[in-house]
Amino acid sequence: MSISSTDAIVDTLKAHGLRVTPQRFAVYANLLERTDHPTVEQLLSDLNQAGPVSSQATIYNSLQALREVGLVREVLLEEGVVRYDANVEQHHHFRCRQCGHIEDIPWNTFHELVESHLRPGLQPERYEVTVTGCCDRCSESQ
Amino acid sequence: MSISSTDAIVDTLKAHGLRVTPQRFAVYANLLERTDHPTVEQLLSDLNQAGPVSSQATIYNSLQALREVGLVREVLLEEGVVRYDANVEQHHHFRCRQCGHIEDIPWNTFHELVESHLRPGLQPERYEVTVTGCCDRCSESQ
DNA sequence: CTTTGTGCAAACGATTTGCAGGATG
DNA sequence: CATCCTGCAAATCGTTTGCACAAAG
Repeated sequence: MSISSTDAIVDTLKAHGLRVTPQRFAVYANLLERTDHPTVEQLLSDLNQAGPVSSQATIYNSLQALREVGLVREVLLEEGVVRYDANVEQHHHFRCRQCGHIEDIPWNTFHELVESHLRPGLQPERYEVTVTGCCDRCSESQ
Repeated sequence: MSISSTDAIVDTLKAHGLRVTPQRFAVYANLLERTDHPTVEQLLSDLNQAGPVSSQATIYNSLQALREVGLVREVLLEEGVVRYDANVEQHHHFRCRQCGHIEDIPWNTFHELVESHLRPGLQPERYEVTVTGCCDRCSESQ
């Protein structure tokens, strides 16, 4: 998984004539090892925790490059917050209203329903279910 | 429908100690009569089409007031685009990748599935299915 | 040595805010 | 006449861009 993922960035960037820079690699690796779809701000502080790795502008540039080659996508779950995700496979999201915890919901969880429930005429190509509610921990602590 | 809807703004704003100003009313009425969840920019040009009705700042203020009292909600379908919707009932969205056409999908279309398919522990309170694809017109003209 | 990328700082666009004047209760 | 709201203009925040220097092919 980690091998094929780092392969992915090298192969894919090269295939698009883009270089595999330390900054791009660091951004992608960080997205891969996190499950919480961080914001640019979170990426910035996380990457530069132990010494300077990348500037803010370069993180934006890197994310743009990674998105253009299809390694990364944006995730819109909250108003005014843009998150980034190295899982470009179709999947859905659960977001805890209390703690903000975000977790992925596998695509096949809702797989069968969209095709069968949409009105005729609309041709679905992609869909995402965004569920908001309470996660286990927050339900318990109430 | 239109009677109960305009009642809604008068009653709801007053119940929250807010005034029903021409600008707030115009914003809400415009959202009600549209089905396409406009952006602030679209609201601004639409409202001021035939003479000045509201400034940009006041549209933002009005939308904030209307959101606070629960008459309006934001809709996030595209990156970097914030839309507003006077339909605060739960519902889903279809967005045409080609022409940008947006249409509502009734909530009961997917009603039965979220409750039954989520993993135990997560307590759903609200969910939205965002479908992207091709609408009738765009499929035909291809 | 040519091309591509970084990082700073300035620019930008969408949204928010401060404030003086206007409308409302 | 006290309160709330509008509208302008300035401020703010996230993101993008221009440009000089650095790194990679």
